[in-house]
Amino acid sequence: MNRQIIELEEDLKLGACAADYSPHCSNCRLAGICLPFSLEAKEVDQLDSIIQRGKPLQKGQHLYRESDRFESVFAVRSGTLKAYRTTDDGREQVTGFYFPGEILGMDGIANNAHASSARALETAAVCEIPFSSLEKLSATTPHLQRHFFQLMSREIAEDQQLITLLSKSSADERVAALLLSISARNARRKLSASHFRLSMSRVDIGNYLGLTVETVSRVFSRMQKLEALRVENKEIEILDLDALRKIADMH
Amino acid sequence: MNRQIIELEEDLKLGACAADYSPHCSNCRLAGICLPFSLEAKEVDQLDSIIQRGKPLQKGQHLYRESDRFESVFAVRSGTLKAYRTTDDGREQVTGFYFPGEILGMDGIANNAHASSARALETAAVCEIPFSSLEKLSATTPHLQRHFFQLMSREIAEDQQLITLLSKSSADERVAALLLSISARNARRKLSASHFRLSMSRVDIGNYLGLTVETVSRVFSRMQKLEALRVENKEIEILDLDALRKIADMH
DNA sequence: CGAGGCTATTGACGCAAGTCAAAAATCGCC
DNA sequence: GGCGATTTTTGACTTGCGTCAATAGCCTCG
Repeated sequence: MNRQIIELEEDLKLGACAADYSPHCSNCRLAGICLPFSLEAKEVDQLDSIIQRGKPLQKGQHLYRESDRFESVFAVRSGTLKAYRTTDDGREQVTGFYFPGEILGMDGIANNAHASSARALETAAVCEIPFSSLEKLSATTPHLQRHFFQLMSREIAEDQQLITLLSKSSADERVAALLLSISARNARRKLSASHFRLSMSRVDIGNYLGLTVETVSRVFSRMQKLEALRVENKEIEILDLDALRKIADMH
Repeated sequence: MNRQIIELEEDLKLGACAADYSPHCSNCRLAGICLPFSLEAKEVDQLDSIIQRGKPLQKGQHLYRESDRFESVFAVRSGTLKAYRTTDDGREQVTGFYFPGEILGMDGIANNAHASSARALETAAVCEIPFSSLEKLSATTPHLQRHFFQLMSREIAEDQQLITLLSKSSADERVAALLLSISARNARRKLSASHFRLSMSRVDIGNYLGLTVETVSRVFSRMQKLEALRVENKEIEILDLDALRKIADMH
């Protein structure tokens, strides 16, 4: 059962953090894709020294809320978070999902207040990086400054991709694109690219992609009928990657 | 005629740049909203010294193209530019419009290659800011580093707003939101918030908002019938700001 | 100033996705 | 392990926007 694979991953995570609430960047298995990326050992230690590690977030718990005072950005250590904004009329808009090794909270820098809220989709651990320390350290660590500029730039580029997706694509294209994105991000973490568990609900997926739950559900059914996908609850198996890619950028 | 107002603005711009191809930040009327914002006089001079000013772009001319090597970000001095991406199947997606005082090109930092193309919608002048110099200067000028972080963060937050718009809103809401955005940005530059000339075509507007030209045109007609707007070709007059606001965040 | 080519507007029609509704599956909790 | 709440699926119907098509206005260049 693939459930075993999943639980193995959880174990790994827990092994790395539950057992030790103050791990270090230098022995974090995510160092290669997270903030320390491209820093030298000494620099990693300096970065490490400004990072704060709190206790894990429970499912549903908020990491920060819209218009909270902005003080830190966060790196996901385990679990998944979603970022969302609340529109004036009270509806939600999911603006992103964040997986281990990814940084969130950067949209708060502009106004010293978070522009979105972030909540855990499952038990999650994060590293808190106080922004004022990060700024100071960046000024003396060119690699870090550059990397952080790059991270922000990537966030911009990714948002633009989502804009394109929302602006142009059919329901099938949108869902396919999201699945491919999750698959690629799993691969980056050396996890299965074809077999994974969706930590977010269909509602969240629909919300993120600008679709209703019903439509998301229908798309999954359709893709299963095409034998491109196997969906079993939250477990997803990509059966035909090429078919999915074709759907994703089919006009 | 409002045409006079517009031409007066053009004159001002041309007066400031055509006459002198190497103006300085310190006497640029956009300094208050552009990169020099919040820098001290000495710092402004340092920034000034790394900025390159080329000759104006003609309408339709590219500032950079997708996948061009990334070397600089750009500040708009006069005119308007649009940024857009080309999807795999060759279609365009406009990702933003840039007005005087605004910075573009930051999406290229992540991969050392521009993630979008930028072209002038009318004759435009830009300041080129070589990124490597900006990085170096940032490291020694905390104000500048911070401000640039903030600019990137704002870009992220704005993209997220567009995502929400595309994901949730009706055609009328989208168009109203764009008009309000342009109006607000004009106000920031001390220009009329209620009376302006659209430098982009209906096609570009539709593309940006994820709508067809026909729909944009119909929305304009509808808003005119409601007496919220007066549209005469590219000239726009906002007759009823409140009505427009109501449309913009009406569900 | 008039011909040709864009750009914009308007109308008629179809379809993809939304809405409403109800059943089925799953989750969470005692 | 079973009951209620939540999530997901499926179906029938509606609708806003896209598509196609035709006309009108505007811009430019000889």
